[in-house]
Amino acid sequence: MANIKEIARIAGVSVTTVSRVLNNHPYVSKDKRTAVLQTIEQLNYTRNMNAVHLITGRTGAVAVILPYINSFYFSVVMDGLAQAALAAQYRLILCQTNYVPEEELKVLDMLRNKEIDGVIIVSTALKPEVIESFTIYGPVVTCQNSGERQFSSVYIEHYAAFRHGLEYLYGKGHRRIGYCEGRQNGSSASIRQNAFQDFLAEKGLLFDPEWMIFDCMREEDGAEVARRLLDNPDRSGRPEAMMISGDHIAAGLIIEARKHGLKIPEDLAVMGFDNQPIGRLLGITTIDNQLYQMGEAAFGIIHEQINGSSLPVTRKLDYRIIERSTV
Amino acid sequence: MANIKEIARIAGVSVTTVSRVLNNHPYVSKDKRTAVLQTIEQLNYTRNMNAVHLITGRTGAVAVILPYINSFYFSVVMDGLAQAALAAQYRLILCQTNYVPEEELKVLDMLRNKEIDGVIIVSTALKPEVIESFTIYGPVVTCQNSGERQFSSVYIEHYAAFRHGLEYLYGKGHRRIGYCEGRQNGSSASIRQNAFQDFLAEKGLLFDPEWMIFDCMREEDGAEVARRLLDNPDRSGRPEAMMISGDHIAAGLIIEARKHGLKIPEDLAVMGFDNQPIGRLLGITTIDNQLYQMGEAAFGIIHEQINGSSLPVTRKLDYRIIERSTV
DNA sequence: TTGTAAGCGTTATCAT
DNA sequence: ATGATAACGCTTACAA
Repeated sequence: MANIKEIARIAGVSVTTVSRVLNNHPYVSKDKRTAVLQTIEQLNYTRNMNAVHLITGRTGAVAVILPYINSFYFSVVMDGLAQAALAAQYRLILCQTNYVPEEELKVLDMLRNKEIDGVIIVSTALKPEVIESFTIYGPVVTCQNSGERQFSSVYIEHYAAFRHGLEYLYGKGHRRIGYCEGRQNGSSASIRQNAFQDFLAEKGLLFDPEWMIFDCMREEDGAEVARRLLDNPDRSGRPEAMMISGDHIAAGLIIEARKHGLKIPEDLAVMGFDNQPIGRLLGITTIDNQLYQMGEAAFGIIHEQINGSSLPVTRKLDYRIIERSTV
Repeated sequence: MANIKEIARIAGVSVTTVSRVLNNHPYVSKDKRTAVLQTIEQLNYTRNMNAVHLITGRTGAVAVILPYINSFYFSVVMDGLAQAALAAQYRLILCQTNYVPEEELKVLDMLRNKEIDGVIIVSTALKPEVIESFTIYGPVVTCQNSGERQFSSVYIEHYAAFRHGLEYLYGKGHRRIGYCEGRQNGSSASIRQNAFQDFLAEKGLLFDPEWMIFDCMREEDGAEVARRLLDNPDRSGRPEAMMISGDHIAAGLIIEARKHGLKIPEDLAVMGFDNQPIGRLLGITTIDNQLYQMGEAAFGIIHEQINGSSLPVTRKLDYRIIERSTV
């Protein structure tokens, strides 16, 4: 494969001149420029980017850490990231880590290795202090509140958003409230759990551990919850309302509940989370949490940080309740 | 930042020895090895991978071309790819191209540039001959039948699968059959369209262009189709059955149709495609097309090709009809 | 405007 | 078992 030296030789110029042409630098005469371009064309030459990366210390690539791509939440964030990266001519390395800390550390090591210019952490099993310890090697942006830690983040206030949703249910007269969540130990999941428990405590509402259900990942899990709740024939032994993390779970619950003749919201009110298309279809009242914008913003921040500004940035995104017909 | 030379100097050995330790080569005495490892630890050293990439001509990265990640189809394929890549210690560069040919060409150019070791094309706007022209730079695998073209592919037979589904509807006695599709010009979409039209022609069934509906991307589009069909008050002016590409579209159609009092499948039979969780939830009869396996297989092939075997490979995946309750 | 030459940080080759 | 030294292919002072 041809290299810059060969181009220089054949075009009858120096390698510097070829490099200048390659990088659109000024101070190249028209003659030489066309000579170089012609030779490049003739030999079907392209730069070996690894050499460029080595000498410049940059790669134009950013790694994205997330547990699994095949979920509404993460694929929307990824969409936002990808569109922003495309516009900025950056490459995104998708690192699906299944929340395995060793794999996540390998990705952060790529920053030390100079394989990438920055890391975006959408969701992680790593502790903030571990993440912070890698910021000396390059910019890191997380999609969870970094608190006092010295790295950038863009986030939605899950605590406030969730409480807001619960207030909404409360305002509609509901007092016996249940709660569905995905992984119990997800970092935003535990924030939501706190919001839920704090809310019940403050309002003096009944807290029934049976009504707090974890590991709801798929539509079918929501249906399972409906069946479990309906096992109790006594209506007053069931919640009047459910706060559900993930509209697809809410959809599963609603569809199964209706199969059993329950009226939504009369017999059971349902509040979703994430504002997914399926929620719109079923008329689920939900909380929009700007996932696409989160991806866009995260990339925007890392892009700024790569190009100089080294102070950690924190960006808080809005959420809003979308009133439909299930509450 | 420390480099290999400095490690060598401080550990009192040559750079070659350090390199040997780094790469777990034999023929290094225990003493020197520990000396090197200690110095590495002390100076918190890691290799600059760009130098490694330059000299070895490999990067351990593979690019993935797809139009948008935020869809069931692509995120499941991506999941399969990502799990396989993780297991093989490879990096995946996610190139969301929106079907813009220029962007897709840029990705293929990364192969010329030596930035990546291979390209996996899940779906593209590029013509097969264009893709073929890049195979001289490195392995390329597509998720569409490559036909006679000289590059590898792993695919499901959309034509056969779709016809099989249509036969199934026919077998259940349905004669007036409609069809919903995503982008009209997607490569597998046009194969499915051919299957549909060929089937109607061969069976001598009525072909009503009004019953062939494109651009159904989201759940809500399915609902819109239901409303459009119901506009016709004359039952015999409506299809008896719909073949629908994408269970989420089928879900939208079914939910909306039921709202209007239609019984599924009595008043309208619905056959889905993709075997999505929402289809399971709603009991949609559908066709499973092994998307996760497709991703896994695509990575497996590119991995083989990168490590030697240069003959194009073609792998055909099975599909199967999942009988539920909407037909 | 152009060219020479010194890096960038590795691995590979070939001695010893 | 170990080490000099030559690549790898580019950018960038610095000189002219």
